[in-house]
Amino acid sequence: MAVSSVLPAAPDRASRTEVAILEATRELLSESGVRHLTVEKVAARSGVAKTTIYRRWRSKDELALAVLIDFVQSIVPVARGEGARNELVALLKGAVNALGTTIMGRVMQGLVSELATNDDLSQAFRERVVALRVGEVRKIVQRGIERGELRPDTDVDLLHELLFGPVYYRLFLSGGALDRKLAARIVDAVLPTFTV
Amino acid sequence: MAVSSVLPAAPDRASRTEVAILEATRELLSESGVRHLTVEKVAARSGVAKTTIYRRWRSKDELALAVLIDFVQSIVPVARGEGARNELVALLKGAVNALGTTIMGRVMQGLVSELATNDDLSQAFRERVVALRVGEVRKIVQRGIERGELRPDTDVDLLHELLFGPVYYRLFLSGGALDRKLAARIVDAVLPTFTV
DNA sequence: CCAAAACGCTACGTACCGTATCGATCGGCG
DNA sequence: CGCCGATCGATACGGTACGTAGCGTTTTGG
Repeated sequence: MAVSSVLPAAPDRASRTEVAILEATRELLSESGVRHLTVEKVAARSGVAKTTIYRRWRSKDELALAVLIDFVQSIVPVARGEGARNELVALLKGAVNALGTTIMGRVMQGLVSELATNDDLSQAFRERVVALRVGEVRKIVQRGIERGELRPDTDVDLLHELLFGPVYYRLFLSGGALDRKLAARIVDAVLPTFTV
Repeated sequence: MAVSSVLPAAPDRASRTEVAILEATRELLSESGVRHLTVEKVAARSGVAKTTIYRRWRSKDELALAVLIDFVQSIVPVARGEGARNELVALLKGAVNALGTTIMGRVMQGLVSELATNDDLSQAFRERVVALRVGEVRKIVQRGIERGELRPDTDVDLLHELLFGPVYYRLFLSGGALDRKLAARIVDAVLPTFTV
């Protein structure tokens, strides 16, 4: 039988350890943020010795970075839809949903302060999250321009900030809900400026 | 001579103590951010006993928030200008400038994670910072509607999020510069949707 | 089966937290 | 002027978490 190719193979100890540490870190981050994250709690939660964690990551900042990278892997590309408006709504809806209904929102809340003082962390976030989303917006805009929907001089970077900024503003500061209507409302408020 | 009405009167001990603490906190915040702020460093820098600090603020987060609120209150008032567009640009420019050129940006970066998990802190921030700015936007919008510039059904809360969201997005995540042109670019990108 | 690698466990020294205690200092008030 | 309450400085303390070191134990792979 091809079981070993269908089910994940029994992981070796090193892999099990790493998975357990990252999983415990995710849980603790979503519960109380990076501020209250401690290596000793991660050790207790994961059933791993504290020293084992320090053998893999030099500090809890690098551990948080690993969790962030893990999240990025699960970010899905955007489906091609009927019109730039709907495509942008779908893209933004994905972000709103991820931040509002998964622990990614809590993790982001916990990590954001670290991004300010940790250059490695902020660089990784910009390269693997921000750049990714700017790229998606760029693809959508390009198609919108070709279809004659959007203005050829559309500023992709600015549009990206106008779309995602309010989402994170709610998550971090204003405390507003990340509900299903938010994405469409933001897109419909911003897009007319860039429409032909 | 009217010296006592020109120069500040000699403050009593309580006032001197509080000023020294807040000043030392400001200095330390601007040097290394909230992340590396410790009560014991504030005590050493200000020449005040650690216990004296704890008699006034229950934690270093409340201390940092006190400094933040101090800044916000000296920034918010908006001049009445010629047209909603210019008034909004002025308002947003004030925020951009404060976040970009003073320690307020650093303080915000350090506090934002705590805002997610500390209810007292987030409530205080929403009441004393967010609500203040929403109110300013509301005043401007009201005048804009009366002058026939803006649509009567303008969503003030949404407009506020669309304006300030991208600013904080740069500060927290994208790492973009908080330059002088940013405020006008955001306003000009968002406002057409709400213009008659 | 046996070395090498990875891990668990315990024990440090350091830093900072937040609190308690007590003597010293300041400030208003008779 | 002198007193008394309020405030402050100094010190000590228990507690948490950091990051490192030493050593015995388990797992892995040749």
